[in-house]
Amino acid sequence: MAGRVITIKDVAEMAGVSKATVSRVMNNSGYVAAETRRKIENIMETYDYMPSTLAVNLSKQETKVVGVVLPEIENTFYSDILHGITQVADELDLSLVLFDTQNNLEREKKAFRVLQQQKVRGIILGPSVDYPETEEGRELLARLKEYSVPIVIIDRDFANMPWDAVLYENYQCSYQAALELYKAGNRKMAVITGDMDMKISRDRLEGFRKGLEDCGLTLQEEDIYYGDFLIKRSYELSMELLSRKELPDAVYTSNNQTTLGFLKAMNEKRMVIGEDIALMGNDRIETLDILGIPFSCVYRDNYEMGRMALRLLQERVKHPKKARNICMIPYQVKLKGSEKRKKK
Amino acid sequence: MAGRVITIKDVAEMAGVSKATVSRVMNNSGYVAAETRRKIENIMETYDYMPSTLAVNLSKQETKVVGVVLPEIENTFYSDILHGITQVADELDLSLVLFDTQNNLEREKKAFRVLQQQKVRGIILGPSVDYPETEEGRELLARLKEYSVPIVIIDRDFANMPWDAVLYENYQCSYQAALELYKAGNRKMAVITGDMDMKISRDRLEGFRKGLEDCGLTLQEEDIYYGDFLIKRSYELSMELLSRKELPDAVYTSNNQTTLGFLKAMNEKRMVIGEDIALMGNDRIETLDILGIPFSCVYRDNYEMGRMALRLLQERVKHPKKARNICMIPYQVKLKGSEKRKKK
DNA sequence: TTGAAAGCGCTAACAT
DNA sequence: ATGTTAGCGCTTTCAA
Repeated sequence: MAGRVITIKDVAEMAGVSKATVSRVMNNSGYVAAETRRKIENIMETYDYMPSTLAVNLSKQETKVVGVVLPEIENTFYSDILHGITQVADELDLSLVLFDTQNNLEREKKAFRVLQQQKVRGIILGPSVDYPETEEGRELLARLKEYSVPIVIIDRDFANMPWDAVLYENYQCSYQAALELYKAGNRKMAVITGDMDMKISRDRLEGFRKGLEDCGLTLQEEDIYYGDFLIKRSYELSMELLSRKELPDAVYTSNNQTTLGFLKAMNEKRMVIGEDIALMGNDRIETLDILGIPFSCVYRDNYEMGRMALRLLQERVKHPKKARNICMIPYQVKLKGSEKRKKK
Repeated sequence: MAGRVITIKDVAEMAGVSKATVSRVMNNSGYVAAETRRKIENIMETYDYMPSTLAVNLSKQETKVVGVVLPEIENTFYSDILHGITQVADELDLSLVLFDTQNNLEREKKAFRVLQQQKVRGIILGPSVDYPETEEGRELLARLKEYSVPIVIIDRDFANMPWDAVLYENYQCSYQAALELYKAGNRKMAVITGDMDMKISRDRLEGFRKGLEDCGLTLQEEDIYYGDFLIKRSYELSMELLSRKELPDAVYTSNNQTTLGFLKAMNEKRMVIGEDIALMGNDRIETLDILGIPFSCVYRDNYEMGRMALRLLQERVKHPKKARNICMIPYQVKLKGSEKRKKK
């Protein structure tokens, strides 16, 4: 590390060989006499020689870099995914270039531009929006499709999504959520949804609705609170919901943020989960488990989602022509206090 | 994006000029006739030309990349910091290469090696260990000191730390924590510490001890539970603590993980914060606020820590010779339910 | 105002 | 088994 940086040329000169030979020992390519190899390796060792990634990249016209584009890393859902990605990246000796788009399409575009210029191996993308929903989104989608770099989509599926992906059975798990609430004795249910501009939100709502129907119930329009996956909006809606004369037996929240928004309202109303009302959420919230709060949920292993995403990408890089891979992460159910409320 | 990738050479030929001229219009360097410029810009636009970052980097012998090396991004403390970093990176048009070392020195070394080969602008580092504490750590520290790339340390200060840094007044805030607990009527205090191999842990313990002393109290050795900043160990220690015949009035936990470990034990023991025992922690835990759990803490703004770190780095890049910058993030105090317990 | 040419540090095809 | 040479796509003197 000390002193000037040594280049391949320096090593070659010191060893009295050509750059090509040095290159050969570095890459284990072609023939090199055992003795020559040892001499060169010695010199590299002594001077702590490190080949310039910049030069290697340009020369090979490829990098060992994967782009990671996520919509909100401060959300534990995504930071757990990112954690999974970093672990596999370490195993595969890949570097990660990270972009946090904050659900902003412009920033997502910028991320793609930068990554494209860098010749990354591939991109793991948690889309900021449901592309087919807006003109701008469709435009970006069209460009991305032309783009030859492998892409793996995380979590946010959308209509006619063309890439490999790691997804979650939103419809089925919501269906299951409805069944579980019913089995626990609840009859009147309400939902706080995510952004209806996203397929995953619609899937969750429809799955839940269908679940209720198959239990002989009907989800009333006035029991649907249309949110946006964010805590603030969910809190507002929950305050409304909790102000009704007639409370529902149970509430189904669409992700960790909507759940937290609901809990915030519950706290403000001095109401207690599992007593005044039952709660079933999407996503686990570790802190609630730790506190022993009676909170039921359907969820998946986010860390594993991240790991899987990078594995799929790797797979795609190796076999560009293979059929498309959609990995459905299994959902799990955790039940706690979802029985029909005891107080009236 | 479609079709083949266009290079500077192609643009030059199409415009009937030399590569140098094209380069000039891209970089706004040197003179270019207005008309020539327009023609070239037109062509770039039409063919969606994007200069290859790989080539630019090699040619300029520099990148627009910052390395981010963090010990545990799945911890909200670090993901909030990372969030701050990503925002400033976007503002400054820098790319981030992320490494999650999982508190593993070997992985930290590997991260440095990779970053060094990439000629990054600088590195933001949350050290995995307290370097001066181990032989290996001292070795790495020595190498890093020779290393000419700017480094900014986040959070984990250590003895004779030589770089710019964004830190936190561990001693003072712990001192304050002790005072607040005392003011709230508590007299018998216990502490669950972090890893004593880290200066920040020692500072927190000593600050707390001094705070108590200045209140005329003495922190007994049997009231100190030596943990490691992780939830698991804290939980075990807390179970021990809560099994004592004589409970302390209040407990001071050293970070968000130790706090959670303590809460887990409380839950298991069916004890209630603020009733059976008062709790004062380091770091906020948003979920607890939302739930209205009476949890006091001293904390800082992690997002701002991240922003500040990248700003310091930028500053250093611009002024390599300037005096060292240590930014002390102010701590804040949130009080809730830290009064001496009501039950006996 | 523009072009020619060397160079950034490495790889890889082709010779020897 | 090793060297020569021509790139990779850009920047940057130096000339013109």
